[in-house]
Amino acid sequence: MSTKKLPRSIPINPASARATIADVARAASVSKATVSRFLNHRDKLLTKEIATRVEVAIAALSYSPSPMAQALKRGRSRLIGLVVADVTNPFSVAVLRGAEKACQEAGYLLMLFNLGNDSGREREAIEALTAYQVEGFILNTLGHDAGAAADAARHGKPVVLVDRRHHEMQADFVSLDNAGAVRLGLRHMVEAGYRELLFVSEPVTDVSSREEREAAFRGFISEFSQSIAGLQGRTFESTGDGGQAMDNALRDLRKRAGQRLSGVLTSNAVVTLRVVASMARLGLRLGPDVGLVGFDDTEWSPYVGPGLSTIAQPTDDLGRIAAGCLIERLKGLELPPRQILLSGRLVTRGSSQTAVI
Amino acid sequence: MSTKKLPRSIPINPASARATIADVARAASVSKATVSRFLNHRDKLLTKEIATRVEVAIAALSYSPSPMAQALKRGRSRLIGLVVADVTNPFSVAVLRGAEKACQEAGYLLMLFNLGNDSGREREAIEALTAYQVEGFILNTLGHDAGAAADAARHGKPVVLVDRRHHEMQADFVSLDNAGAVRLGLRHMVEAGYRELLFVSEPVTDVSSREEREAAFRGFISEFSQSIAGLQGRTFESTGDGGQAMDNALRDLRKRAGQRLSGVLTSNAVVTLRVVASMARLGLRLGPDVGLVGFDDTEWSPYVGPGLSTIAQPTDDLGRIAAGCLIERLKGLELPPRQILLSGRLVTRGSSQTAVI
DNA sequence: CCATTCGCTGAAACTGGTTTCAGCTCGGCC
DNA sequence: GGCCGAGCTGAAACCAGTTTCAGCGAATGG
Repeated sequence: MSTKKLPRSIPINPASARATIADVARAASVSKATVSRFLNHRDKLLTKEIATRVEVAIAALSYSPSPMAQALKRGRSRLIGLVVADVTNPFSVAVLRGAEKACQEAGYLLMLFNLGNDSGREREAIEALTAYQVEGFILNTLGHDAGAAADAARHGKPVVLVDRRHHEMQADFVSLDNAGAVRLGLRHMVEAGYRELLFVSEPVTDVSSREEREAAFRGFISEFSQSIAGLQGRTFESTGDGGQAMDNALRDLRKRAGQRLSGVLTSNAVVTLRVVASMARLGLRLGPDVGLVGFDDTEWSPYVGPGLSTIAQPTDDLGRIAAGCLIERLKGLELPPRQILLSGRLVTRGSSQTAVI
Repeated sequence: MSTKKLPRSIPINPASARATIADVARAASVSKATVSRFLNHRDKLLTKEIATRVEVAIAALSYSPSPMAQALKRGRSRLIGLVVADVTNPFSVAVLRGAEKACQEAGYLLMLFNLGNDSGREREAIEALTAYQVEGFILNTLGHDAGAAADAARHGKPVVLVDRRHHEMQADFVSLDNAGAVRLGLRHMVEAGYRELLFVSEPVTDVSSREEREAAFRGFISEFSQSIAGLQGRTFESTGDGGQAMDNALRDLRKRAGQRLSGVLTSNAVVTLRVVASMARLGLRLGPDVGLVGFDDTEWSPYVGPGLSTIAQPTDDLGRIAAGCLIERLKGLELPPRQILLSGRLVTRGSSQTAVI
């Protein structure tokens, strides 16, 4: 008793489900094509009378097209993929915030993928995001696997790199002017009287922003070690183990300094806290005993010890501009890859004052 | 010279584009249906011989199905929508982190929508996310617009509320045990000797976690004001303007306290910093002059002043469990709405010590 | 030995849109 | 009046999958 295949022509779908373009077409007694044209071309090609009929139907059914279906046909999804090295890093979050805002304003939605500092998942992230047809990428990744990012570019999707550059790869790059920022910090420390300096960073390997900051540190020291009496500097990589190594590094620093004042420049907020912790363990005072200037001005910087002197990054702008670059590309802008460097701002507080107030 | 409509039967697509199911079917000399069955049912229904042929073809073309197309047909997208009141709030970020992890492990991707503390956009967020066919929601929203969330539920999508409850709405709810946590903090403050207490919170209206904490505070005070000599308490809402109001509140607190010790309990990290800032302006010492215990144990808590005593929330677990609940529902679990409360942990530091060490 | 059932496969319909192409109507022009 | 082109609309193909349904061969049952 097989029921004959019904033409199934008019599947009036229940009010519960979202209205589809077919529903609208039926309601306006036009074809799907016409409705689609109304939505996409609007002005051209449509009789006023039909246009209003469609408009009314759309309003009546409170119809809005399915981005999924659109993505499928057009290949464009109004989605942007954001890959972040580590969401717990305040810098990443700040960038995220700025990017998210800019994207929303431009009608894009963000798909987030967090690497949790696991570089192995970089390729995974990009593949997952590509599968969802994201139109472009904002990458703030570890950079160990430059190939993964290159993949994305090869798929023809625009890519913007934030904070971490992949040298092999031609893509827009948005970042702090690290060299300038380091000079800003160091000049301040020298003026404040610190002479034996230590640059503390997370492991530098392959993370361009760390490399650049370290290089700028070394550059500054070698440039001025002649002209500024007693100026010396070393670097130290902190891994975040128990803190033993950090403690030793600080002790060494003080020993080397002798009569001179010793100061530390840290490469991000995470390391800053490690230094602060270590100083607390060693019973050293921030400022008089060891000066401290750190990258990233956080909301808590003013209240740690005598206040932490910092180099503030325009994180919100970085995120906004990164998203902006990407969106320009998506709109069809053809340009050789750009580098956009924003400058940091020095915020001086007690941790770089030699005298206790 | 109209070219006859070609059958266009075998559009061999260039290697550049991702392989489609049709490509695989052709390569294995089977139909699309068979490939689809291989992917979705695998074991049932397929000859070993054909199965391996398909398997080989898939491997050869490194094919992976388009989630977009799958979503369109199945109505399921393997996407979860996360709406966050404010990404700058460390609590939100921590939850985000936990949720993201759990989702990834279950093969879901997160679509993020940040409200930026703008309650008006709650409905917008849910609509945008619904349009992308997210399968469910994790909401950590302002709650002003409970209707929006209810919308989602009405669409039949499961919803999990984190930290902020919408009373009207039947949904899983994951949160800190606020009442218990407040008691934990207050008991400690009383034991430490503080008697004139102040609860400082962001505006309480409609945010359930704030309401609950405030209620617990009042409850504790009225419960013990008889038995504990001199115990008194008030509440204060901080809006984050210049800080005048905050300063005055602290001055009043000290005045009311007289000979007794005064202490502050803050409802989250943001307010904690406001209190710390205000104390700095007033030249008060954390601990001896005014005791402080605050919700949210952040990485910087140990280093602000003499160290901040805090009530640590298991943020990572909150996020993980929220995502877990959602995923269970998506797998078809039918259950009345659950409430999952996790308890806080008290971390005592200098800010709740009356004596300077 | 034929009928039924079962297991497996492929053609085609369907998801919700966009786009191509063909057709229809009307106007202008010769 | 007939022809041509322009303007507007609809039918159908298409995106990349899933699912239904029908068909086919083999196996089983009577």
